[in-house]
Formats: sequence, structure tokens, C-alpha cells
Amino acid sequence: LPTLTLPTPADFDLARDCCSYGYFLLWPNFWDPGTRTLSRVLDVGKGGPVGVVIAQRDGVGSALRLTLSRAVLTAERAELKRQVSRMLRLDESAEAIGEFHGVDPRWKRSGYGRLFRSPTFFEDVIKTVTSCNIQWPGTIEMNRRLCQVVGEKLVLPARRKGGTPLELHSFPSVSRLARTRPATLRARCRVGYRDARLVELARLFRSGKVDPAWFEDPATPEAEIHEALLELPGVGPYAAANIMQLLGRYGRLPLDTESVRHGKTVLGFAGTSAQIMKRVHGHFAPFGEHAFRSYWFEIWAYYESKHGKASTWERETTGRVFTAALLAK
DNA sequence: GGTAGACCTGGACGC
DNA sequence: GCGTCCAGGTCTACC
Repeated sequence: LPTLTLPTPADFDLARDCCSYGYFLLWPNFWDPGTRTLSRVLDVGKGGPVGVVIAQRDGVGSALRLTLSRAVLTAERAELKRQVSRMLRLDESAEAIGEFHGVDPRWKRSGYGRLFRSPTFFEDVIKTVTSCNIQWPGTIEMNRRLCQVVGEKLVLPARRKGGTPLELHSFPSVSRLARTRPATLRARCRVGYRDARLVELARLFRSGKVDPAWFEDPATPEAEIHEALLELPGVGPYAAANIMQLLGRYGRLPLDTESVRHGKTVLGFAGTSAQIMKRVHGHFAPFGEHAFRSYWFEIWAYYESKHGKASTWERETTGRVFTAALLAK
């Protein structure tokens, strides 16, 4: 099979930096704790979906080895590298992570700093909308169904003679989701009332009214991005702040019921949820433009204290246990 | 500018 | 078993 190599920052650790945010557990992403590889299908051009397995064999800072399901053209190769770099935040240098550790030294030892995200801005927006007002296992199910129902199918030949071919799916493309009927999403993907909002989002991307390049441009003022996100269907204060962090803007906190749980059980705050939210907000304000990472890795450390290293979580078992009721115990 | 009430779905909990 | 509540919120309609 064709392979590609991708250099990484000096401190990059695939197992740690991939398994750093819940989206690594969402379809079509598949982290295999056994082989410590990330695999999924990517849409990189007109040649059809490409399966990719990402491995880091020679330790921290070594190059990634990408094994592809088919040969790719030059333009596809560039796009593929761009998408993998986005997912794993290869754009964040060791120095940039060091700067964060300077502000919050608690994560220096583990090296946590990069946060996993999607290969595209579009997928991040859709995934965030599917995480609202629902428990985590529901988000997992919705993403699985979206891929299987609306995503493009990729069939890989059986590894052994007589074995069954492997069927994989990509994440729904903008154009495909824009053409999907809300009723289909509701019935087959179980997205509930999110149906029309998801289709409308895809249509905004398709028409160019939402331009990913503008949102991703470091030169675009933060306040303008935030304002534009709030205009999107299905995106409120929580989702907007979360998409901001996915864009690498860590100054805002996506406060939700999980923040309240964290405030109570870990930080020891008492009072009404509104009061606790306020205190959580104040607690992380001193971390300034790094606030979200300080907040998130505190939560992540709590999850790992309950279930072990995130890189050992299985998508089908451990990955599904993060419900409010279980976390509160 | 602030706040009830509705909203899909499915897990958790009480009876 | 069945009803109720609510989750990594958002939107609309009111005040």
C-alpha cells in the first residue's frame, strides 16, 4: 500500500495528542489502543474517499507514517497532509505548547497541550451541534449513523483469502449533507430536532455564505468569528465557544452542565448551577487566552483518573461511558 | 437584555 | 414494566 510521511513538532506524541479531546472517539475516527494508530476515511479530492492509517513508530517527535488505501495524485496528497495536520494540530509548534505550559505548568510533565479536532472546519461544526443537549453516547451514535447513512462508502478488500471485505465510511461531505432531506436524518440518523439545522448548515457551507478560510484565518478578529458563529443554526453560546477552541482560539469557555459537574465534584463549588458556572468562569479567567486548555485538561485528567489513559479507551466500550450520571459517582 | 417552554432521543432512576 | 427527568443547549416568544 502507498505510504506518506509527515514530520511532527519535536514534542509531538501521537497517542497523547490524538487522544486529547472526545472527538477522537467519534466516527469516522478510529483510535486502536492495541496498535496505537488512528485510522479513518478522508475526502481529499475527486478520486474518491481514501482510507488512511496514521502511526508514529519512532517515538516522540518522530515523523508520522500514513498508510493509504490507494495511490493519490499530487493535489490529493497535499490536501491529505493538510487534513491530517489539522486533526492533530501539527501547526502548533513545541514552542507554542511551551508557552501554554509557562502559563499553566500543571501540564508540563504530561505534555498535554494539543487538542484533537476534525480534518475540516465543517466536520467540527457538525460534530459540535450533535453534542448539544444530549448525552455523550447519543453523540457517538449520531456520528456513526451520519457516516453510515450519508457518508461515502469505501470497501477495502479482505486481508485474508476468504475473509470479508472491510466497509468504511467517510464523514458526510458538505454537498451530500446539503442534499439530504431532514426527514431522512431524523429517521435514519436519529438526530431528532437537529435535522433541519444540520442540513441548513451544510447549505450555508455549500453556498459560500460560510467560508471556512475566513474562520480559520489567524488574522480574522476573534470577536467577529464569535459573532458569525452565533449566527449559525444550532449554534448558541456553548457551541460557539467550543468551535472557537477547535479553531485554536482558547480564550473562551464552552460552559455547560459538564462544567457545573466539574465545578461541584472537582473544584468543590456549591450553589445553584448559575452560581457554579460563574465561579468556574472566574476560576479559569486568570489563564487568559489559554483558559480553555487549562479547563479542558483538568476535566480530561479527571476522566483519566476514572478510566485510565485516554489512549487505552476503546471506542465501543470505554468511549461510551461518559454520561453525567456515571461521572457524578 | 433576561427568561420560561418546547424540542428528538435514549439512558438513568424511582415506583 | 412504565413514567419522569434530563443530558457537554438552542430557539422562540414574551416581558
